[in-house]
Amino acid sequence: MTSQLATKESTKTLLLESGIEIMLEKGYNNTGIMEVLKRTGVPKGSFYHYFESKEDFGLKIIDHFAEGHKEKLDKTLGDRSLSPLSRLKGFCRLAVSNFQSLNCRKGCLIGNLSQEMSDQSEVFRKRLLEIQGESHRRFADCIREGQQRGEISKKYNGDDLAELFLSVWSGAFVRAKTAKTIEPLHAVERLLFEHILVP
Amino acid sequence: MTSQLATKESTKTLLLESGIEIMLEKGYNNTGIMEVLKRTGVPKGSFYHYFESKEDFGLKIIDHFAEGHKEKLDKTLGDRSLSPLSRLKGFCRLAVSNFQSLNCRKGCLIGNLSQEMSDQSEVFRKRLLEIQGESHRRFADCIREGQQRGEISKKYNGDDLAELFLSVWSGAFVRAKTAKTIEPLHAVERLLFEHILVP
DNA sequence: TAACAGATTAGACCAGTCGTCTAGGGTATG
DNA sequence: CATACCCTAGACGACTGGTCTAATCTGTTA
Repeated sequence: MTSQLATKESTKTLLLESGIEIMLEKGYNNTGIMEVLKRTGVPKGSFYHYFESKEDFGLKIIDHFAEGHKEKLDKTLGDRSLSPLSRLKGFCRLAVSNFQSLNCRKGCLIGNLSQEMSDQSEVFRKRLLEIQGESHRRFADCIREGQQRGEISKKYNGDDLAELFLSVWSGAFVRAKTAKTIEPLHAVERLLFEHILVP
Repeated sequence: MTSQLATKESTKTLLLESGIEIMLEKGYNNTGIMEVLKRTGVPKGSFYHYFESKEDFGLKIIDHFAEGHKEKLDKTLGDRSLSPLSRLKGFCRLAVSNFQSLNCRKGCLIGNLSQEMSDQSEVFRKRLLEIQGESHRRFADCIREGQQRGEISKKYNGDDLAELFLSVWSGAFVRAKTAKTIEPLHAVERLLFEHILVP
């Protein structure tokens, strides 16, 4: 029974992670179940054993990705051994180097799906919004802490600044995906860390 | 002959404009030719008379949208009767009010398709990149002019600032689409015009 | 060992899409 | 009237994607 559960979980996880890979490049609408199945070698019938529908699969993928994303935030923004500003920098460096090692493809699933699905599905929109909100909160906390320490300029409202940070970041990723270079990310990093955030 | 041309052009334009409407909400992959045809009442056979393929249609849609976009830029950023900073503000106000009147849907086709198609089609990517570049150039020009006049802070590099402006703006639209409120746009506007841009 | 239950697989099935094709209708010109 | 060309009509084939049902496999229990 334990082995069954283990198998079940690993097949399911396999499908989810493979799905994340494909959806990162092709979006929700354009990724077909068959492609996920071919890549993993899982038979078609199994898919609908583990997931109710493509929509269910998509939502589970979002949750699975969000978990991984949360861990990344923990490792960067949550690292109390660094100053708040350094944590923000660390987050950016990690994101840029991941993106670069992927040949300027994919980007962030939450951002991609938010753009694609917000007008198409209320279920997706709401789930995505929750995750965005959680991210925003964590960035805002980090920024406010930096402001208290005098490391980040106090002239801005912390929530607004977090909003700007996230917006500029996700926008720059789209630019970078299109240009297939990390230069837009660097431009934005320079402005943020050399001028805007500093007091 | 003139009337034929007129008819031809109007049917073609009708298809393009209807296509823009649908693609703005559903993206490229998820909009079917049939839906465009149904909405316009144009018969299917005509579609392939005017366009070679769906891809051709998509690219023509991008061009058509880009023309309209250029006109919007002319009216806002190109209005020499206003100061550069006022032009930037005017652009933002117009964009926000359009977006609001559309119930926080759709956004900008170039941004949307850039996100969706950059990893999927080189043809699309290149065309989209050109248009982004053109936008960037126009914003950078306006910003530099503002800097020369002492209206915009000189401590930033003009190109970088244009990059930030466009990134933050498109990113905030995604946030706003997901949250279905214009608040993210306002937050970003406040920071931009009350703190970052001003000397 | 035999029966059973639940997990998993196989693939038939239907709906919908894209893109093509041929036949026909409209319209202006010689 | 004839002719040439633009446009329309919609059937059609090929294919894909998502769903569903029936069969199989596996492990447990009597």
